[in-house]
Parts: sequence; structure tokens; C-alpha cells
Amino acid sequence: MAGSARQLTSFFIEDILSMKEEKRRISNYSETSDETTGCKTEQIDEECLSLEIRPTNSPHTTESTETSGSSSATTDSTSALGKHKRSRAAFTHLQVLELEKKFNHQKYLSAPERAHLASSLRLTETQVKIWFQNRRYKTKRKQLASEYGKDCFQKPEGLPFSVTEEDLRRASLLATVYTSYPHQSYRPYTYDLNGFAINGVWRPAVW
DNA sequence: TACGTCAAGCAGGACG
DNA sequence: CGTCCTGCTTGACGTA
Repeated sequence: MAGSARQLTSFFIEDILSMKEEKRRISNYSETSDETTGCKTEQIDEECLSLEIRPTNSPHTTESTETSGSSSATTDSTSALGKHKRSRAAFTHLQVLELEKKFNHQKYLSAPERAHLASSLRLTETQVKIWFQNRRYKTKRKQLASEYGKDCFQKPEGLPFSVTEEDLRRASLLATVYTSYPHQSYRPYTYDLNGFAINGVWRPAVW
């Protein structure tokens, strides 16, 4: 496991360094946004502009109409009267496509970039910000899982049963999830690991 | 109907 | 102090 810890550590270091680098780039970002990144925020065509958030059935579908005053989105869905039903905006195919394109190019957006992208896609800045946050987290989880899996589950020897690539991937992902909840009662999808334990990496008996 | 996905909520920390 | 970040967690929704 020491090797795995080392790998994870170096992975994190790389990750952190690249993120810091990008953050530094953004903090140096002048008001003349697009040139500094070397990436011109492509003009999303009119077809794209006609996108709307597919409305969910809720009465207060997340403000695609909200004036993009950021950080007000949270107050939107929780009124002063307390909780009411939370809605979940579903972005359209093209909106996601454009967001993904942008994300592939850069993992962090500066404020002007975000504003531009938001208005291009007719989303709020908050929605774009949250989308990028979630996307980064998702990416990190996947990378972490695959790194962890590569290391911990490579050619496990002496297993009394055959383990497929998919099993390993799934188990490694779950292992990372479990290690995130060492003291908590939240244990998602425990059924998924029934009878699967390798070299003490995962210990179902704990639960 | 159980499960997976994903936008949004929340807590806590870093930073200017 | 405000803003943005990470790292979950929640809740709505699609689907097998």
C-alpha cells in the first residue's frame, strides 16, 4: 500500500500544481479576457443561443431567466418561508456540449469568461460556475478511481474467483468512496461490494 | 421501484 | 468581508 500512497501523492501533487498554475493564470487575467488565454471563446452560433433549459416540472425552474447576478442562485430555491421543493435544471444537449468543449480547453474560468459563456448559453453565471465545479470534481473522482484501481488491483494474485476489468474499476471507485467516509454513516451502494475484497484493501467486515 | 446521474445546497478553507 | 474553491451531500429525474 505504500506504493499506492506514493502514487496517489504524486498524482495529487501533479493535480494541485496544474490547478495552481491555471489559477495563477486566471488571477493574472486582465479585463481583456479572451486573448490572454490564447483561447478565443468561440462565438456560439444563433442556433445555440436559442437553447433553453429543459424545464423540470417545478414551479421555479432554476432561473434561466435570472439576470446573471451571481451567487444569488441559492437564495432562489430556498425561500424565506423555509424549504420548498428543489428543482433541478436539465441543461440541453448543446449547452452541455459547449460547456464540455470549454472545459476540455480550460478547467477554470475567469469572471469575464464565465460571464461570456453564460450569456452565450443563456445560463446564469452561477450555473456555469457550479457546472465547472461539479465537472472538476467529477473528473478528479474518475482519475482518482482509475489511479487507485491501477495500483491496488493490478493483477491480484491468488484470487479464488475471476475478476474482470469492470469489477476492478468498480471496486476501485467504491474503495475511494469508502475511504472518504471513514467515520460517517453514509455508505452508498454497499451491496455492490458483496464478497469482494482484495489484499485487505477493502474490508467489508467493518460494516 | 431501485439505482445512477447531475444540478444545486452546504460547510469550511484560501485568498485578496 | 466577499468570492471562489473543494469535497461532499441532497433531491429530482430518467431508466432499466
